[in-house]
Amino acid sequence: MKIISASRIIHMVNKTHRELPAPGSIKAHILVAAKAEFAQYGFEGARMQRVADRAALPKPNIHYHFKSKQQLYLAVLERIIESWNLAFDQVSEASDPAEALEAFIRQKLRQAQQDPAASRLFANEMIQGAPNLKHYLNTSMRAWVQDRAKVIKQWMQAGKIQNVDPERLIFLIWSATQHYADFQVQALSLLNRAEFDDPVLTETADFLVTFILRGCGLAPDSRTT
Amino acid sequence: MKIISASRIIHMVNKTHRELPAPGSIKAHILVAAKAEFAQYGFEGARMQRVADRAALPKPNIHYHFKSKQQLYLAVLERIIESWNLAFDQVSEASDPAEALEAFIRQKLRQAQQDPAASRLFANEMIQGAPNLKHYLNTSMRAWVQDRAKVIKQWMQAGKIQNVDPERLIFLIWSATQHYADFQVQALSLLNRAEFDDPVLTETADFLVTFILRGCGLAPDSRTT
DNA sequence: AAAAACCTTGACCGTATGGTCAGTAATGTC
DNA sequence: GACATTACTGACCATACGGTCAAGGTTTTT
Repeated sequence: MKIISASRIIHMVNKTHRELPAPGSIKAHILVAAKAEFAQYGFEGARMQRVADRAALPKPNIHYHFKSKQQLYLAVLERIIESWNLAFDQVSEASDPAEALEAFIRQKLRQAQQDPAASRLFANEMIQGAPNLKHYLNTSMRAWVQDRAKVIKQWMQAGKIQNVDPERLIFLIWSATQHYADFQVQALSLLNRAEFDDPVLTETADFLVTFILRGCGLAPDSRTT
Repeated sequence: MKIISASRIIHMVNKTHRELPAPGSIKAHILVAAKAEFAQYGFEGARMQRVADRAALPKPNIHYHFKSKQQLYLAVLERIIESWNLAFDQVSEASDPAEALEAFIRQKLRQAQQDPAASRLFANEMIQGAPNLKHYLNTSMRAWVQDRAKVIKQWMQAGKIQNVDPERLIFLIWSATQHYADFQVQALSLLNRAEFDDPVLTETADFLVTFILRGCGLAPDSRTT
């Protein structure tokens, strides 16, 4: 894997005629590089020099925009959580369980495919015991899960789906989808595929939707009627 | 979390009367410390000094038994794979699908509870793209999975279980169980529990068994008859 | 066009890192 | 008990690390 990938935009910057890099775009550019580095090596294993190389910038440049490794890491983390929060869908008791669950699974899997680095960085943070996300876990994340859990419980009471522990169901969907990002090499080896492309995504999503819906007592047939 | 945990055995060693630490037991002791360190920080993030502290030994001692960080890491990895291979159960077409799957799920979950460090170290290795396990993934692991997949396919042909992609089913079981080790903080926060103790293990195992068996078209009721 | 603000950079700093080494102690073997 | 072997350790080394700085550009504001 090539780490140093010359960023044309950035290199042209030096040639007096800047491609007007919208305010903050260099910061965004650094954050992308940092996300990849932190995702692969974790906080302690990440190297500021490698972040700089990935961004095709001199190292002090990174420190100009983010005063420390820690602050850079937190900025990356915050950005990920933010983007995940945006994707939090609205589900209510009135929603069709099968449709809602299917949408949730497909969305999570697409996230795993499109930004595996984000998923891996989060995984690293969890593995270390969430030193920087304890608060998030115990507030926003918990609240969100409890909200969905409440809806799932209502579905159960209405007899729309089988009795299942809602929190564990959500956790299972997370694990089953995120694993395709975090353990991508393993998945690809096991499925004998070269990359996590759209066909693999579709097949995987179809499998997961069918399997999990059936686990919830929602036979796929009953959905087409 | 305390990193330095004085090992009584090791400290007594200096007091002329060695507790005859069976040949290789110091190596084993170091490997345990190293496993925890590598699991938490990954290879690049791990520090030899911290391994030494965890083992309550001077750093050069570690280098005496393992000539480099890389070699120590490989020794730990090898040990984990070995222990996982030992746990590879025997399943045949004649086995009862429900029983076999249940045993598999419970065993994997117990592993996650009893040695989360092993699971996390493996996760770190996967996240980095398995630089040291590519070969293992493409040989033993793949062979093992294909073996089980074959049995599952036979079950399907015999109408014993629903049609499901066997490889993806195995991957899902791995993800659903391993996640309780790797994302333990998240799971505990979400379930509002303090630790991953036996009650949590049992509840989780019961949930997973029921859910996954139902996903395979094996209603839990049909098993008691 | 001058001033202010912002951005970029090569050279550098103190410290932490993986690893070494010479010397010492304990143990095994005859 | 002598001697080789194995095990341990304080002090040390070269390098890599996160981070700084002064000097010089570039852009924006007035």
